[in-house]
Amino acid sequence: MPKKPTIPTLDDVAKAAGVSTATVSRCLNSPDVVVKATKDRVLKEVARLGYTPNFGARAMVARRTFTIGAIIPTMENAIFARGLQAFQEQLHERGYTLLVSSSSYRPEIEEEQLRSLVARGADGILLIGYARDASIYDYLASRNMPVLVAWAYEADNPLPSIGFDNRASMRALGELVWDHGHRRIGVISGVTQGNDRAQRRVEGLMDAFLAKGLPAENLKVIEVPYGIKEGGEAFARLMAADVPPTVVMCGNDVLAAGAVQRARLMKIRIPEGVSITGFDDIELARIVSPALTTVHVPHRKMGRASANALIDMVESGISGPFAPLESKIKIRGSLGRLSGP
Amino acid sequence: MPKKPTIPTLDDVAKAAGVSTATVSRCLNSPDVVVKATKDRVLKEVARLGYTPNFGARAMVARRTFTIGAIIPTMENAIFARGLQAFQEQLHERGYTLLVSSSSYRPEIEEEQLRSLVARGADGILLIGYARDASIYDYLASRNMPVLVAWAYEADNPLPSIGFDNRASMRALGELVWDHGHRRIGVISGVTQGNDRAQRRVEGLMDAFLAKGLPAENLKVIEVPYGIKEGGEAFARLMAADVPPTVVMCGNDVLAAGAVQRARLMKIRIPEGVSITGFDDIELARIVSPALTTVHVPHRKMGRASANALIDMVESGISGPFAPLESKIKIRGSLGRLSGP
DNA sequence: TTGTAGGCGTTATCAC
DNA sequence: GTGATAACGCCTACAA
Repeated sequence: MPKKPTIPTLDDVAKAAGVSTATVSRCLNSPDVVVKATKDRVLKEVARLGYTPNFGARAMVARRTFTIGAIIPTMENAIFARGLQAFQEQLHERGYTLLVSSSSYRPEIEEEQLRSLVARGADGILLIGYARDASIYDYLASRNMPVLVAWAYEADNPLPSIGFDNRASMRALGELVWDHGHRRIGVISGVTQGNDRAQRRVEGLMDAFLAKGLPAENLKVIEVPYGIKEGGEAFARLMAADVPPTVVMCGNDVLAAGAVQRARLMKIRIPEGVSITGFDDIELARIVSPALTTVHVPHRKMGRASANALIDMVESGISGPFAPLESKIKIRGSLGRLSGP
Repeated sequence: MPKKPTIPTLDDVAKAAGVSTATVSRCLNSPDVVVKATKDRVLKEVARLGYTPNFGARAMVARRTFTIGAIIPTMENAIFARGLQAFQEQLHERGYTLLVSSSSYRPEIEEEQLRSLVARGADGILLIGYARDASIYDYLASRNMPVLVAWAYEADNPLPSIGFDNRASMRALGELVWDHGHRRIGVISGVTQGNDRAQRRVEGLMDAFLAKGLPAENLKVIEVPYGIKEGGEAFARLMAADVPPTVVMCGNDVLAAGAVQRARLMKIRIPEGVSITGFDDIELARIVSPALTTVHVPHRKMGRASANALIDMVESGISGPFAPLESKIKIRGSLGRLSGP
């Protein structure tokens, strides 16, 4: 008979090789302590039966899983996808496995998945941004789960984090826009509720413009869900004002791409008719025409650095202090200079 | 003292509530069989201690995890991201959890992650495309692991799969291009090695054009890795020929977007100077200018359907027969009609 | 209705 | 070098 349809266990291998389970286990985990002859025999049986150690059983006794969990808002957003791919590659490099789940931006789902990751014995967890209920952090702390916040960095926040300063970055972009002569600003922000990255970006713009003395009524902010279509609609609304803005600054490149697309439909030239800026510098930013002036974020680097930082926390308990990653403004065709007032 | 830094177990809860572990377990798993008074007391302790059942231990005895594994080539590709998000949402809907990992298009990594999923007790597994070593399928079959192939559908392949017919879809697009009068065709394909989707798409074009009697030398195929830049470079190479093609058909929208971008740089107008087509109909397709003529693939629908099919396989062992999903050609500005010969 | 006890598959600590 | 054996945390007959 060919093969039993049952999953082989350590015991099956042991019987087949005529040794004890302990020996089989040793062959797999500390091969040098067992003599070659038996090792060969055992490993042959392992291969023949296609034995794979049961993860749960192993985790239970080892109290270690070499697994890192990550919860992201959605896989559909390129800025998470790229960084996460790098995160996972670096984890793999260092012998860890990644468990990802997405919360669809819903706190209650995030919490559920957090518990699931803990129950699954994750050695450490990566979370996006700071904003969540304090009870979550308490829960995590109570079972000393190493946690790293990524995609954001706030100097005054004690949580270990790898990211960049959303507020300062957006402020810098705001100042650049100001220097280009713009005095009527439209802003399309992502949803800020429960999303500290989006919040900080808007705050950064406030910082920039109000410090320069821009009257509040010259700064109009619209908040919409993430999406091309949503960006386009918000753009249309902003441009429908009696005195439309000369520049529309978007909370991310996807919203900006939507705005650019809509501008084309509305026969508004960029940057002659209106300037548009983005944030993130995903591939989209260079695909739209004209290309987006935006803030470049080192996503892959952030993913890799997060992996290393988190593993260090897990293995040696050392966390930080971390410095913010550098973001960089990319000036491209979508931002124009205003000559006269 | 506030809280012990140890993870609470069933036993801790039992002690705290003054009952046996069996009762605690029952409160959680079959609440109606235990009297209200004790249940309340137990559940209060569960909440107070923040108890979460250990996943590994539970899986070991239940032989069931309500977990579905998925291995995708990369998270950086929007076509997987979107479908996977829908897949995960539908799994969640039906009480399952998703474990994703990405193989970076490397078979040996895919195999490693497959074993990891099996070891973790996944109840079922989703794989992208058919192309992989037969030994993999044997391995999976030997422990009767339900497996569903997605993102592809081949009528003559017995493996359960949810997807669309890449070959037929691309053939249809090829015929449309032919009907637009094009007789010199450039093709930018993704890497076909180990990627049956890419292979089938090229074959579909062969089907279309050779059946029409197009001389083989009028059909030039270049194969490049997935990426905007790669698409652009391939485009430049195709257009550098003595007699450049009148249409460049790309294996996916990302390559096509790269081609469009490069065309702009080269001052070649689309579609007057050259036509370009894509495949997938991701958002990018409508962002580039002119918008891409492409094949629309119902990614979210595919993800949802895959989730349902896989869970059905897990729960009732019934798999299929499945019908291919419909793909649909989207005609947009990037494809032009050739008047004379 | 609740408690007792055995076993799920592994690893680690002992003896031998 | 190798083999018993005791955990690890949970569920579930079976008993009470």
